[in-house]
Amino acid sequence: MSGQNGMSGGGGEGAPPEQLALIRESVRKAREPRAKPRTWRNAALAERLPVARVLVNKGVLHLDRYFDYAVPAELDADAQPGVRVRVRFGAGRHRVRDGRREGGGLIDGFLVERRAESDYAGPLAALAQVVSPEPVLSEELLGLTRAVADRYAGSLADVLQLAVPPRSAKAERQESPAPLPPPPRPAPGSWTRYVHGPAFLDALASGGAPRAVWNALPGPLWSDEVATAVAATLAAGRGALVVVPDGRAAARVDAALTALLGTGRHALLTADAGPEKRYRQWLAVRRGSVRAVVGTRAAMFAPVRDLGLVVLWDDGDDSHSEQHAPQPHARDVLLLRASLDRCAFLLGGWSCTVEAAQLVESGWARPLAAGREQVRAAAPLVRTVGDQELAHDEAARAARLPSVAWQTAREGLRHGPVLVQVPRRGYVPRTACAQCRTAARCRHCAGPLEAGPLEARDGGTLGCGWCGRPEDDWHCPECGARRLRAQVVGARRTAEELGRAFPAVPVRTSGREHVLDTVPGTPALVVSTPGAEPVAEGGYAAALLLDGWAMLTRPDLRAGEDALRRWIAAAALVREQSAGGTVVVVAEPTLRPVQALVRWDPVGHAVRELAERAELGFPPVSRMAAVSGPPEALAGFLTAAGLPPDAEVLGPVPLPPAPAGSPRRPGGPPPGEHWERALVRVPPGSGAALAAALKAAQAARMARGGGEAAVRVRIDPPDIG
DNA sequence: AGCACGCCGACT
DNA sequence: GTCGGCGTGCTC
Repeated sequence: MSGQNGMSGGGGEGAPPEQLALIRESVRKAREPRAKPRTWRNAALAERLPVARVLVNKGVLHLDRYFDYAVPAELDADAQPGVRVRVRFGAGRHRVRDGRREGGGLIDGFLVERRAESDYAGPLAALAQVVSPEPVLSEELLGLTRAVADRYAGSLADVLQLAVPPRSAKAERQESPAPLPPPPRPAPGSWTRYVHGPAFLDALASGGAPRAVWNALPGPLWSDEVATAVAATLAAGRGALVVVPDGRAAARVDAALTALLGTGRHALLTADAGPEKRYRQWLAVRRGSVRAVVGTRAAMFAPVRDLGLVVLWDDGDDSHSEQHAPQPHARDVLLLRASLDRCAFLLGGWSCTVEAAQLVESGWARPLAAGREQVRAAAPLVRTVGDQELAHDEAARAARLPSVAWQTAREGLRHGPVLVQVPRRGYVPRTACAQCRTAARCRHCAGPLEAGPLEARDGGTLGCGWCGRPEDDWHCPECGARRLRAQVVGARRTAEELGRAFPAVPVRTSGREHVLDTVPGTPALVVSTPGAEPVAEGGYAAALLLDGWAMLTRPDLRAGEDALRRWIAAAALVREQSAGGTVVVVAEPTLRPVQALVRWDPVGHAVRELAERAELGFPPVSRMAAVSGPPEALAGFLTAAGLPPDAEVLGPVPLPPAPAGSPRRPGGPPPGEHWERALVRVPPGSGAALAAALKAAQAARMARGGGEAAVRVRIDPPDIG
């Protein structure tokens, strides 16, 4: 291709387009017996950079690349990189009508780049329309979404749908306010409680890019500390982004930011604002009039100008996993942002995920934690109630509540509210040793053992949930016992009984449907499911964490980490030990997560889990992908996919059929269809190759035609047993 | 997914 | 010769 198209336009029938058409015709002459319609005929093109590279907004993988279009002169000014456009797209006869070429229907897209020439051999169609001159897709955002799409074997269009909100013309017309000047550098405040806290703030305030995994002390100060880190970044003239799991946490950080910075310097991006308001706030961020953002996971793509800091709070919360394809996790998105934008990174929580521990272990981030004395002083006293105690506890058997819990509640209620944490229904454990409650795992691939449909008790038909191998001679690797258990307890009623036992005390409940934000500091029983615990004014006097074993034997790789995280989230709302704060956890004191709670050492727990995962070949040390679909389609996909040589395929195993009438789970089989799932795992370092191979295989499959049944690919599935 | 192109058999 | 079957491949 020469540069002659760059010279074209203006004169309509000028020579350059004519020549171009001739060149093209000669290239394709074998297949073009008749004269090809010459696209650019009569169309006056932009004089400079007449080619627009466009991403068409279709989530299909085999269209996951750019297409070139000609820029008509009248769209030249508006057709800038980043704007939304509409183009004709679709195969077929390209008719010439009124001198214009028409292909398929109009379709939305983003203009990604203006170029002097195209490397496409055929004639170009013209941009049909610039939807609006607002450049919504910046180079940074394009780079980020591209990286996320690659990482998750998804299409760029899908990720862009998550990253760029739908347009509202009204919101676009409004001017965004002028930005406020950077705030003064904040005082370190309670960051002084952490060994490297003030140093971290110093680095932020001087425009550096420190990366930290922050193990926050229990109590309510975390949101102030997040706000202080944001303020330090703003003081250095850079922007900041905070992602939290839910609206309640967002409101707390928002309040802390308002207290520190006033209004006008930050935006709160949450799901409950209407589309127009959301777009208006998003635009204010993109236009640079607001430099700091706090929000839930959709805010992870917020187009903050000159990003200096990303913060993620409580990365173990599963609401950080995006529900829409390709289901990226906020932690990974913010990791990518920190790397691409070379900005600071703060991953905080009261607990610690294995992934967070890995960031420290690999040297990518540094630990930001308080000294042991600080931790001990801030944490409540934790007591455990194990099986043996329960067995010898008459009261426990009669009232289904251990005496220690009774006493603790009674004593606590004299000084303030008492929190009772009850597992939610649906926490059905799979199998565990009947004696020591170690989770039963496959001896071949270490997947979770599942009992057959009717033999939940005696382990008659045991099989691996990952590789499907049967297990007929199971014995516990820890204690040698041969009996398994899979039991479910109606925990909620226990809490109700507790309420009846203290008739003079008000009972409040907080759960799925009705979540309380705060409760007063007066004596009350507050019954809550994990994640819905209200904050108590002045802190709870005590907390009871019931049915701990049920949380621990969940069929999930994260059961231990998750139980610990939920216990700590509840216990962090309890007063410190010196103020009488006490926590009772009903779980075996010998278990690792229980010990970690007693010692208040979530980081140590995560580090040990990480070592174990590395040994067993589990994520996040290994990278995993789940591939599911009808058996033949799945088998065909796996053989056709050029998986990396070090990839290991586990399974496939049958997926449980979708329960009739229930809402269809994303990734699950359509009702009435039999699906299977295989897991593909690769060692550290091959994750990108795995994603690329799966994406290519998926694209090839789609391009081959719609005849074949759908196969679903999910990188880093959150729910592997 | 659409939709046109192309290479086969039946028809005016 | 020409119309139209659907199998295959492309979409700037």
